[in-house]
Amino acid sequence: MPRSFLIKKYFSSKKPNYSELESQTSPSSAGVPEKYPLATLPTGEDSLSAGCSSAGLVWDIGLLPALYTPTPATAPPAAGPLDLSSLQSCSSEEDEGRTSDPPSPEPVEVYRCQHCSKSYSGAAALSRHQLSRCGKGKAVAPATCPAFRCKHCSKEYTSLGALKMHIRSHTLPCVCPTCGKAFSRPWLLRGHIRTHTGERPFSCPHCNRAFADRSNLRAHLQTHSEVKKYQCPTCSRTFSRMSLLHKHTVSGCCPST
DNA sequence: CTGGGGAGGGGGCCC
DNA sequence: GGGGCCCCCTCCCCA
Repeated sequence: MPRSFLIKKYFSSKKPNYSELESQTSPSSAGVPEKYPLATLPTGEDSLSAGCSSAGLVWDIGLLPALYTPTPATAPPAAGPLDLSSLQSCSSEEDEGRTSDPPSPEPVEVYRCQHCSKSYSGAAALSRHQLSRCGKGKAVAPATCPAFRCKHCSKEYTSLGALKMHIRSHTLPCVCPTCGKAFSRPWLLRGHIRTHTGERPFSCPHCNRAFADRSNLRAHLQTHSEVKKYQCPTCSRTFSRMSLLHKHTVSGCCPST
């Protein structure tokens, strides 16, 4: 859905690279996430790549195990991180924040640095402390020492900003005036509203089909590509989506994987 | 069963 | 520091 409504964005300084949507057939430019290293498929299947630059970019299902590594439902309660849950006296998560009001700052009462035990009355103060002083002096790597833990799900973050962003997924402060559905971010709501208005700003240059969400258009564009992005290493079949490839393997084509 | 669309979520970057 | 926006991912449902 619409993570991308603001069409005006097209003209913003931030280059959207929408041309890549079309050239998605050349995923090399498609911004493939690093965690999915492009398969250096020994495409002896050059037939696959015939006339399509994407062949070499077809993803290797051999990566799937890593990609589908189940994440623990609940992060192990690390000893170090400050557990804000014990510090916050908010309302229950059920009804909390279910308003259309802009997200309010987390009602945190006390912030304590896990590294030096200094206490701060404000999150910003703690954040500044950790960024400027504590982390520096003690060579504490933020990545290895998450300091902010979500009170709702025990997820941990190294920055307050990230935690706040995450918490919004629990509080869902953005509510649809039409149906009352709540969302964590304004743009998610805007995209949802499109489902009510039927607005579809993203159209496919190949078939003129329109989508309300750029991500969905991107996925759709894959269907126009002969060689899809995700390839089964066993049967060389390609799929437009990772999920399809996964289904394919799970269903037994490639039992070895 | 497969392919594809709809919808929603998370993290990161930029302003 | 916060908000806006983008990209990528995933789940669900339907043909």
